[in-house]
Amino acid sequence: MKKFLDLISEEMKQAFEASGYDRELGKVTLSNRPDLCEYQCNGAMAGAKLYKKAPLMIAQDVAEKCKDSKAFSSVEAVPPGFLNLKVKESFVTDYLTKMCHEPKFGLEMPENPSRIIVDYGGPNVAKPLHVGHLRSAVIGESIKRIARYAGHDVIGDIHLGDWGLQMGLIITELKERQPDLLYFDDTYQGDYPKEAPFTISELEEIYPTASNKSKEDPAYKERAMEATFKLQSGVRGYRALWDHIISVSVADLKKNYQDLNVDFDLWKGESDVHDVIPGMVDYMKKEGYAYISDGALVVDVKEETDTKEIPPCMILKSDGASLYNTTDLATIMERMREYHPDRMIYLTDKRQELYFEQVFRCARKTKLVEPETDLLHIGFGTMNGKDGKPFKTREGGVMRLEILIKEINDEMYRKITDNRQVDEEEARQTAKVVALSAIKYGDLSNQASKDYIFDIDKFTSFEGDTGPYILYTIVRIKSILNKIKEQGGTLEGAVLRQADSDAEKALMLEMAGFNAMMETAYQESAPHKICAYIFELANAFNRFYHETKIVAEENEEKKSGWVALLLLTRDILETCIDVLGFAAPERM
RNA sequence: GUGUCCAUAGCUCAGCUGGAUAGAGCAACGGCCUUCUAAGCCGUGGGUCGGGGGUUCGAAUCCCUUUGGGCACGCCA
Repeated sequence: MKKFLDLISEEMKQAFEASGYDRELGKVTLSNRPDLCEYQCNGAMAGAKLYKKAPLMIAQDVAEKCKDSKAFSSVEAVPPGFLNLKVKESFVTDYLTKMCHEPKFGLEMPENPSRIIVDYGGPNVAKPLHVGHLRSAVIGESIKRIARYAGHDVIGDIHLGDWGLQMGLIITELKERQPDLLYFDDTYQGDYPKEAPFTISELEEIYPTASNKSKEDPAYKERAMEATFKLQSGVRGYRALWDHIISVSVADLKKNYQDLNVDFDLWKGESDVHDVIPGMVDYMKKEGYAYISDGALVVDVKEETDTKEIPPCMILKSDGASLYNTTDLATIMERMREYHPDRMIYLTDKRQELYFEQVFRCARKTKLVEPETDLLHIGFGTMNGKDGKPFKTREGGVMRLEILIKEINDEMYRKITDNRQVDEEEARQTAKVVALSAIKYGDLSNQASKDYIFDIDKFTSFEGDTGPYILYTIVRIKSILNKIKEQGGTLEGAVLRQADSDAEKALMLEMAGFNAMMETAYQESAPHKICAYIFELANAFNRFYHETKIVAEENEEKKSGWVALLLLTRDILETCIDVLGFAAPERM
């Protein structure tokens, strides 16, 4: 169904047209003077020059034509030429009633849904998730859900880092510790054990150890590179070990991402494209795209309109080994072959902007993608601590994601059990749900591209513009609805009524803006707009809540109208937080 | 050096395809709980929108310039 603003703009455009002015001047926007009006139209001022006429006169002409409007209860022309608009209560009520009956509150679905691959998460296997992985997961998950809600066919891919030197390092360190393992016996022909010869916690300790050793000991590094090479050339024992590393690590990753309410449709990684790299490289050479420069194989990606020097995209290092670019390009090629997406979205730190520019240009130039395939990099800013510097533990190290989440969960639990009697198990569960909302809302309410301050104190204080405030509002609504049911009332068949207070009308107008907001959030890949919207909506509801005694209302028709209003408010809020990637508890 | 992003209240941030008195939250101060959860609601104070030019009837928003920061600039990812 049409967006609310478009509907009332249409009325205004007709009025402009009827007065002999360009109808496009009739665009209506939200009022920036809520004390004066609900909506406004500035078209008269834009038209003043065009028609060589005082803007106020134009506005007056138009206002005159709005007298019998279906939508407006009042249209005022005020100096210097604003049109101040108020909407009829019945008009909003009708609109909301329609929203209730349409799927997705009447959000218009695309005629031709796009297939979109969202590439986010991007953890390295065998390295525990740390806070640096949080933003990609949280923002990516929301971008994925927004696109899906907007009606597109969306595939989320974690794109594991599972094929580089890091794997060689782990294997080398394992060999140092357990040289007698079957996997290192070149003559062994039989099957390898199903059980991995290490646990996840050992694995997590092995990598940093190996990484440090390789920095200090060139011979060790040499062995690691050799191990990497052997793995990539398919040595059986190494492959079997690699399988173990992957399965142990992936199991752990799945658990961690599940705790974040983040899930991926595809668990692909760099290793998946290993076999297609030689073919791709040959193709690029044969077609004349790639040439040798300083020993490395590169593709030029300069364009005439560039304002800066764009270095060529490197395909192979001078030692012939593949690198990040190689696997990313091969992944693009494979995705086109397997899924044929219309769009690929990458979520990474914004420092990789130039890198993705190169890769995308290269993919386009070498025709790995269709000319119309949309490649988009969404670069997000750094998560800083309170001091404005990259987030660290108190000791100055990188904080593990698990630890961070646990800290916030615990703080939340303290808060919930403070001064009241709560069931231990329920409190733990609620704490987790609320803590997640705090973390995610705290991140998503900022523009993704900007750095932001991750302030544990702020996020655990849970006042004002926070996830818990949103959840609290939802819980309040649920609580009233439960109360009504307890008292033998019914929620079935509730029908919206016209607002009879300003607060109620404001709440209704806020909800009428849902689909415009969601459409913008999709187009701009902007979860923070959803956050801003639900904060406003929650505010509008809390104001209404404060001045309205719903349960005690004796006029049944009135009460039923409010029930309908409550249900719609709850549903919109819960839809929005679901799209953001978190949920509300029943009580808190 | 080149490019790019940023600079708005004490702090953290919105607002940026130009419109009226620049908005929130936190912090400060003052009200509101025998009545649906006070994690709430209402109110007060607080800003030369980094500086300077320009375009415009009108600029936080567009253009130029300047200052101060962040980041990136071929064999890492």
